[in-house]
Amino acid sequence: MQSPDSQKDITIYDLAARLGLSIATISRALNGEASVSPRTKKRVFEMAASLGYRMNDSARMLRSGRSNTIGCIVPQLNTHRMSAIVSAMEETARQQAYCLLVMQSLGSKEIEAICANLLFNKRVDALMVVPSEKTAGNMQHFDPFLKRDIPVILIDSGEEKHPFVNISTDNHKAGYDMTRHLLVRGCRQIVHITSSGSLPVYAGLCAGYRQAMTESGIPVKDHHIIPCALTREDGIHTIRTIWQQRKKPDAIFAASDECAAGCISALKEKGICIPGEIAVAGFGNDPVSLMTEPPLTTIDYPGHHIGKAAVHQMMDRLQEKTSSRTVAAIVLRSGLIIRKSTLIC
Amino acid sequence: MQSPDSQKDITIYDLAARLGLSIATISRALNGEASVSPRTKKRVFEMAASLGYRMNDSARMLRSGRSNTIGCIVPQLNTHRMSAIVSAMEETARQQAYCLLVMQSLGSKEIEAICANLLFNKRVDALMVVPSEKTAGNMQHFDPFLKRDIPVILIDSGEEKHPFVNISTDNHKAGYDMTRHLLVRGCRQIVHITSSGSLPVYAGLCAGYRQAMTESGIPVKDHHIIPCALTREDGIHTIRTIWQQRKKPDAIFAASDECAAGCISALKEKGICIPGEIAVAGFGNDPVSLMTEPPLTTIDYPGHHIGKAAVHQMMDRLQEKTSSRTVAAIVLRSGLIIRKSTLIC
DNA sequence: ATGAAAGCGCTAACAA
DNA sequence: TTGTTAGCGCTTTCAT
Repeated sequence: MQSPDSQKDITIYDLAARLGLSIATISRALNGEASVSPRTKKRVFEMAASLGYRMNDSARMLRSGRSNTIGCIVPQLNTHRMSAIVSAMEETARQQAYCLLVMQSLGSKEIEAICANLLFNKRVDALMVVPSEKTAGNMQHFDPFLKRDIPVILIDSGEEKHPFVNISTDNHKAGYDMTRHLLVRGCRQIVHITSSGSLPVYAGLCAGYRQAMTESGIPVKDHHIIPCALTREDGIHTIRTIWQQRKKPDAIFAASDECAAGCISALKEKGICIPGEIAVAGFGNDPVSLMTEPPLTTIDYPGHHIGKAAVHQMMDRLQEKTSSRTVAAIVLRSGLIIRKSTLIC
Repeated sequence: MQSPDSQKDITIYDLAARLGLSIATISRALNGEASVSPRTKKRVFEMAASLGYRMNDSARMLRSGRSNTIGCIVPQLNTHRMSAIVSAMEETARQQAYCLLVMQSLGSKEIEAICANLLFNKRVDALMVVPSEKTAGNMQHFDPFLKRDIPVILIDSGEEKHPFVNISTDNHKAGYDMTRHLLVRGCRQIVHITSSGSLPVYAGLCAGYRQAMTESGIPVKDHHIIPCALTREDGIHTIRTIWQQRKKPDAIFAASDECAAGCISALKEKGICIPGEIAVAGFGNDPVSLMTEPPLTTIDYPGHHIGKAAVHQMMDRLQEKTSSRTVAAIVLRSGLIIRKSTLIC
């Protein structure tokens, strides 16, 4: 079972025996408790180092009930937005000696529930979730966390009724601002490509779009709001479909940069001038938004700040800081990034 | 300390008491052991469900010595290549009921060592590492894993001397093939933009480039190999620098798509025709490679397969499958993706 | 400032 | 097929 040269772990018992102390003192010294004399502490640390002692976290966890581990569930990891969030979470967590258990729900409510179960059993100290498309409103799989008073922090979940902390961006304002930006530049036939799912991010953008249009006295046409999966291919396909119709739009506002980039490709293929004949805007400030020709106007999604804020909020909760328990939501600002694709002269 | 409605956890003792069985039987039933009668199993599972029993993983971990957790250290999470690898790892791991503890070394050897320590103490069953630029050859911080016979799997670490399993792509061949591709299309002054760091991925590409050039009887000029950080900005800057010199290259082979995309931007800014006047190729098959104009020829980095292979190899090792212990390296193929940016007529 | 002792919830011999 | 029992390595009262 074990390879010949693998050795038994050094425990606090070994240290205690070698130093003629009790395991209690060793434990205290190792945890830096003030009640241990400096001399003893020094001896303990030196012996620990020389024997190569390693704390057994599972034992501590079992005893203390805390794991110094945060669970994290996202739909998928390999997108710009998600990896920005998770990257920031990990970095922030590590600085506080916390680890991040990352899982992907792959957009499935069932998998999300399985992940939540697994992470609950692993006794994570907190859970951060970017809900999948399918989760909407359905949060029972987090009940065990609630019951045990384990902080659950939701990212970009529009719901206010549930008892979790919600961290999100002001997507409504972003959608509104972007639409205003296009309107101010003279666009009137503004097509909004949104998600066919029900994620609050997209709902917010869309609501902002609607409000800006309505405020400007321009009726929102149903066929100007196009739901899809927001991929590059969807962008290409959408443009091709639209261009088969009589009336062409003078602006496209897509809820993802990839999709907007696809639009740009398809438009250029048709020889249509951007932004001369049509303005194009995206969402997310994805690296691709810098690569399009012309560069893409977009909305800066502050994924890094979101991840950081989530972990900070969680730490506050775990340390029961001032009224952290009363925080219901944190909303981060996401500004416009104006580039050439909408700079109509 | 606890909120009023938080309850004590249900343990196997509770189940045992309610059912008039011993904790051993409960444990066996819960673990699906064959020695427990179907009737008893059913009763146990029903009672567990009705009381909301949750296995305490830390207790099991402490007792069994296994954590069903894999540690993973990457330089950073928010790049296309890394998130592809980690995403695949997580998905593959979850299917085997394993969790992934993800940490970022941020390219620092010190942080990498800290992460390794933390993960060791957390008693991960295996460790997967994409070494940072600075780690090269210096692997002592993984010694504790070796000593305890915990599988360590390195990704894209060119080193063969250490005792870990190494999973990588055939970068030498990829670099060779790409250079051949350019040569066959008539290019002679081929500039290779590589990493200023010492990562084997880039060393492999560069070596392949050198070999192809030499084989074709074209001496490799030192100033044709340009080291940088491979960002978009580096690409732009490199082109601007090169274009101040007398002799212009007829091809650019950059070791990252972002960098190649930067090159394309800078070249178009100068009114240079791609691929007419100069061919451009990248590496990684990053989403941006589809967004450039013209689309970028690149090398497909099979991040997904790497992550999957890493976990599979690890599972084999943990289950001591056939000769899994004798595997020293797994090399995956990474083919060329030819697009318009090098299609010289 | 230090020690003794009681578990945390589970697994795995060994018994029956 | 089920039960008894002894820990896994640590934290944490309660004594001293």
